[in-house]
Amino acid sequence: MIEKPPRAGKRPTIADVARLAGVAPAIVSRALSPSRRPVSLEKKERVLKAAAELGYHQNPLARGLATKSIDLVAVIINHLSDLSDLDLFDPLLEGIQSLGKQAILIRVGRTKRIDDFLRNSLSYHVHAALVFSDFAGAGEVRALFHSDNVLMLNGRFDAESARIRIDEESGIAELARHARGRGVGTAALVTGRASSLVEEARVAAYRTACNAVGIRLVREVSGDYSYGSGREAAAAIAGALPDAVFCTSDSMAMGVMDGLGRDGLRPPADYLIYGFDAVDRGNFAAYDVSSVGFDRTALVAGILAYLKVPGEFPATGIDIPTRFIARATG
Amino acid sequence: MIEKPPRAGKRPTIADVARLAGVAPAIVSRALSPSRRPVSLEKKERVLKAAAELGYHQNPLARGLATKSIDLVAVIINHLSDLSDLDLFDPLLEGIQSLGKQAILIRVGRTKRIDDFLRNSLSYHVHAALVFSDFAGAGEVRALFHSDNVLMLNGRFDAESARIRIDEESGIAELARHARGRGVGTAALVTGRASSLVEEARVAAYRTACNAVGIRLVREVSGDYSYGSGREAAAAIAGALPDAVFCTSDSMAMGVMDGLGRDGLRPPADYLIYGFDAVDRGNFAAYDVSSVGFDRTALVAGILAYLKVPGEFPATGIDIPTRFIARATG
DNA sequence: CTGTTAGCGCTTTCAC
DNA sequence: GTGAAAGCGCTAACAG
Repeated sequence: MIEKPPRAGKRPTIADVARLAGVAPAIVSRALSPSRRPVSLEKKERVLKAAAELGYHQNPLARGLATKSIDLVAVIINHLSDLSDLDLFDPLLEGIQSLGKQAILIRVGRTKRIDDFLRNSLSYHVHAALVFSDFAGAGEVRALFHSDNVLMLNGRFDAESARIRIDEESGIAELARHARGRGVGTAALVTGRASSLVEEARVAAYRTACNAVGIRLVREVSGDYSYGSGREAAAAIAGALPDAVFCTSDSMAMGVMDGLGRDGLRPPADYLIYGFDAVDRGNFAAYDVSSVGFDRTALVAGILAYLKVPGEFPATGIDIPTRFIARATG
Repeated sequence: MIEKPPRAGKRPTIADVARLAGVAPAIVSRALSPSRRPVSLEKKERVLKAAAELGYHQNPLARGLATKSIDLVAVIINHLSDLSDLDLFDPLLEGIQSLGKQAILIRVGRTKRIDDFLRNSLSYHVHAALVFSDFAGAGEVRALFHSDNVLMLNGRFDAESARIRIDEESGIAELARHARGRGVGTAALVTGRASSLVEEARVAAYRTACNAVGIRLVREVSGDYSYGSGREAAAAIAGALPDAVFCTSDSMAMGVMDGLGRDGLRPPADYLIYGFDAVDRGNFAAYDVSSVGFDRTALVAGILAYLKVPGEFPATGIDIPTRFIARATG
């Protein structure tokens, strides 16, 4: 890296490159632009050579100010634990970076007055926002980000918003059929945060699916997706254990298993248990819980396609199907 | 929110506020600056009122261009799984946001030519970089970020760099003493990525500590921190099981437990096992593995103190001690 | 295709 | 304490 900026201590600017290449600054701008803009091949080469010689690098702040856009993608989550689905978020992050953009992580958690927080910050100017958090609806988010490039992944979309929806019903129906096939007649349902739209729909899907195959939901216990709340749920269920326990997260299913395990009850001998999410078994092989999941690769591909050309995204959004994954517990 | 920008469709600028308040743009800039700058109280109030009326919000790009700085903190990790320590990263992220800054997540993973990647991006202009990844040394990172505000958390610091060091030796020594106290004479060590400086030091600490208390390390098996590699390690160890197994991560310890469990071997009856990290037991209560950990709160506090006033950070860095946490397995 | 000219919105001299 | 003016580095519009 042999770079000697013309002015000591300062990074070379487009003007420096122009001077060295013997062209106008605008030509440099065009020559270096990723999109094809009218520049003669000869000058373009001179510019490229001069830029390399000077070690020129574009100043994204200046470009952003001029173009009113910036290669930043806001990833909006409730809580860092939302990222724990590594099979989804790690490739997503890598994909965002490979698009030449960067991810700015916004954790809305218990932050009050998110609007004030955002409006003075860079996030207000992001290229696009990926909304995993359900803190706000599509309209609010668009206003919050001063951008129409908002991809709703939280179920809270409106007619104008781009969206990817995980079709949980398909997988849940499959799960119910499977359970029924194994002779399940009664079941308990352990649910997550009631305030979430996604959870609401998920619970409704369980009810519908059970109904459809003739499984009686004899008990509903509310948790918060966590392992701990699963253990508590186990205590509530243990007295009158149904044929199966359905949990709206894998973590809760593991908690229930450990909770019931203390009474000597083990699946699949004593009851069947089903989780939801189908987390990678790497760290949880000891549980090996049957679950419902979706194709992470498809979701990441959809998101990246959106980021590449938001305008060409299907107006009706994209649906990613889920499917039942049979493991040891049910 | 009753805001009517003077020019339709455009956000109000500092000039708009100045006009409405009847002062010069420069006055508005000063009045709105967080640092105390000379403005008469009367005008300051007029400006504040006008800004509120217009719903004015500063454009961070323009400010960044003028001041050559930006309220962005780069968090540099190898892989998203580095964030799985939620007790550390969730408060950290929240703290960064509460400082009015935002976190830009840079995953260096297998990205080649990180320098090119960074130099044209906003991250080049961040306020500070928190380096958890060990992809580069302090000097390289400073060059990469065009900033001296680099906080090394990966052990790869130099004389000039700010750093926080997790003192793993203290906890590991305590662990060894504890094991010895429980009659451990021989042990196997299951290690992580050999390429990491932190891991290298960790392994050395185990060797030293065992030596000091008279535990003989009869076997070393290398893994990659993952649960899966723990299971593989179990296979290698099972033939001649020592009194104890030390693992340089909790995940590997769990893998070893499950692996040996298949042969009917269970801690603490058949052997003792110790992990490292002391991850929150929430999702892993079934294992309840003894481990070594540190005070996450102290680390976050240290990092935030750095971000607040990088200049006042202790020149010698900060040390966070670790300690042994006894649980069921050892 | 090319170069000149205006900005983008803010901060910062520097005279007053 | 105040305001005019000069940038920060880049892109877009407009003549050539």
